[in-house]
Amino acid sequence: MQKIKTHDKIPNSKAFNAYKREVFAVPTLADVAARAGVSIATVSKVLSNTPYFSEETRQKVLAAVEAVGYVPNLAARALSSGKTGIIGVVFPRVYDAVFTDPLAQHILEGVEAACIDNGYNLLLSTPYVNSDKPDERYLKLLESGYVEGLIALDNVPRTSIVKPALEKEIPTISIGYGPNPLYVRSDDHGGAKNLMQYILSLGHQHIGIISVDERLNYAISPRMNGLRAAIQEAGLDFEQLPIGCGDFSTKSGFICAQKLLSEHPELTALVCINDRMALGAIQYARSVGRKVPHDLSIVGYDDIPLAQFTDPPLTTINQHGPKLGHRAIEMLLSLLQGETPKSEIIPTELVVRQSSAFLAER
Amino acid sequence: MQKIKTHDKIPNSKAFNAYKREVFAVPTLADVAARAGVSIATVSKVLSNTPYFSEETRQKVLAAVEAVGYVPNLAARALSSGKTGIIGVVFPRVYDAVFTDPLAQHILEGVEAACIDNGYNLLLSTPYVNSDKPDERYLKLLESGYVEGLIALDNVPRTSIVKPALEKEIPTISIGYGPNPLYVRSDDHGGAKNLMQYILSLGHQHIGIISVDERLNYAISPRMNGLRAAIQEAGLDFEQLPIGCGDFSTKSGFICAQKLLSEHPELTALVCINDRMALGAIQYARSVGRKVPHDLSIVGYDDIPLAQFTDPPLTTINQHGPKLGHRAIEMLLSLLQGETPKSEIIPTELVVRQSSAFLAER
DNA sequence: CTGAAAGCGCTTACAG
DNA sequence: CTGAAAGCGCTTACAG
Repeated sequence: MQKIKTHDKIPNSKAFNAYKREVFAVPTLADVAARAGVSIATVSKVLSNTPYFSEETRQKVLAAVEAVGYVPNLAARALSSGKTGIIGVVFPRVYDAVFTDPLAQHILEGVEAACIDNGYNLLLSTPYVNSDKPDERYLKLLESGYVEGLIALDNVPRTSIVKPALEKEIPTISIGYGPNPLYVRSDDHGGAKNLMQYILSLGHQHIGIISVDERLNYAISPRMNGLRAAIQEAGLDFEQLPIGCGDFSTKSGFICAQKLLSEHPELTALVCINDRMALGAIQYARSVGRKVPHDLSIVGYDDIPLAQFTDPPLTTINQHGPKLGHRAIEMLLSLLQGETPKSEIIPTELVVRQSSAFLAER
Repeated sequence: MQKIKTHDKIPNSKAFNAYKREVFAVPTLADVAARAGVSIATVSKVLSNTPYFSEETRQKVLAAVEAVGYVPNLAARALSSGKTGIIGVVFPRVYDAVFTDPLAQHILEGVEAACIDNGYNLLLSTPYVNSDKPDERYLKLLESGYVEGLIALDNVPRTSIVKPALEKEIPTISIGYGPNPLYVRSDDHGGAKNLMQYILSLGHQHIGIISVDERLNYAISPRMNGLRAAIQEAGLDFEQLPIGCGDFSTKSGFICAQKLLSEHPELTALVCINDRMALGAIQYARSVGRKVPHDLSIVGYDDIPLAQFTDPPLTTINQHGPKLGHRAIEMLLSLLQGETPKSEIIPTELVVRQSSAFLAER
């Protein structure tokens, strides 16, 4: 490895940089200025589109930039302008796996593309939120001045990842329900209501719910309220419905289904607050010979990629994750330009597959 | 939004920074130095652990850092030291979705944690590799000096994402088969061989293969060679096996299975080069009433999260993605310290589930 | 419309 | 062991 030898020979970075500059001739503003026959101040202004320079100068400078292959040194620019061109994307690390969350994936996908398209780079941070205090290293990152704006997935009540950013007045858009007036979120209430209305429309009355402790995630409560709203509008009593309490995992879905169906064999439908628990419920149903959807309708929430491949494919709610990410970055860019973006709630979509069926078909 | 008003009032960044400094009193080296009664040079040395300062000074400085709540300005440090503390992770954007690739997810997961643990931040870049030239913006990023080291998923022959980085002498570890002497890769040959040996051990002789054009991904060729090796060691003729050519997608797996099984109804096993095509194959088999695994064994490669939930659960090869990511970052950190890391091939693991069965059971 | 000069906050030979 | 000073490459009031 030539590269390594180089490192060995030139151990300190200053010399190494000088070496690099020599060998690769990384051009600087001064080089462009010399070539164009103007001052570096002028070059800088042309490049940053500061008004008032002659078209002729502009042409000269641009030609020189091209000729010497100038690329701005981002660190220098950051230091003198206070703008780093870096947008931080913060996904709290909750159940130790972050990117298994399909919503996070979709958001990341949309955000990355938009960042680059707008000349920003994307810094990924996945701070721990298991303790009561925010991750120390995350706080340092915020204070280091590296991050010009932030997009944070903020649905974990225990530790708000957004609060320290707001305190430091870092422009921040939340995705979720955290304490930030600038947010984009999925219409959890509407989605859950829609889901329950659908189940009711199939004729089900004996409905079990598999949920999660509301303290674990801000989205739970609106979803539960959505379910309640649908039930009440149908003239039923929500309090009569048996509710199991899982922890999002497939396994907990299995266990909840077991408990619910043992204690309430009359149930004909199980509404789960997320897809993974719905999968667990399906597994349990199968294990005791209850056919889905023939004997039992089971629906989930999230529309994870898996949902279309399970047996049977899962009826669920799609949150349009990419749209959430897209809108968040849109808002952040607008905020970064001194505008006042409007917070937004993104509608969900009911995706009907084969895990649910008319009661009549029973 | 108070934040926005602030922006409005103080439109230029210099003033805004000054304002921030005043209001939030972001402490600087000078503040620490003043408090500790030493020079900023000394503070800097203590913080960077440059040898030779008295323990007493050290204590004073550390106390002062604590007292004023000093956090280094990363941009300034980067400019003067040439070290940005940023590691770039590059995932080429091939089929327009990057993060749906479970391997990418797992790698990202491992890399992010290790970066932070070692004081680096993680910059995510997903350049397009659809054209023959590398993504312009990606090149700019490399030249901007922002990225101190790189980890690149480099398995797309068409455009090497690593080459420009190597040319610029940016320390880079490849994950995959790209043109970089420093790499970590999965043992595709061994994994594929293992998979085929397993199928042979079940007694299958009439085996169809669903593969992908080798020009699409460097990993295809070693996998095919692995399959071939197993067949030849079993004394069979690889050239006799019917091969379908898909494009990784579930749909193409469906189509290939259709073609293969129509033309070769005697086939009792289908070996697919990736899981998604295996899922498509299973779908097709079901659609024509061939029971998996009773009538037909189908196996995949990758062990995507879905694999354990499909019907039937899929026999496949796990590449230990997190290990790949972990080893890559380990190598990069070592390289960044001037050492010479050793490239490594990570073994795979056969995961036997229910999509494969003894021929005898037929 | 253009340029000289100060300054961003830090690191690092160099001299003590 | 410690500090004064130069320098990293850029931006930006300010003066022309």
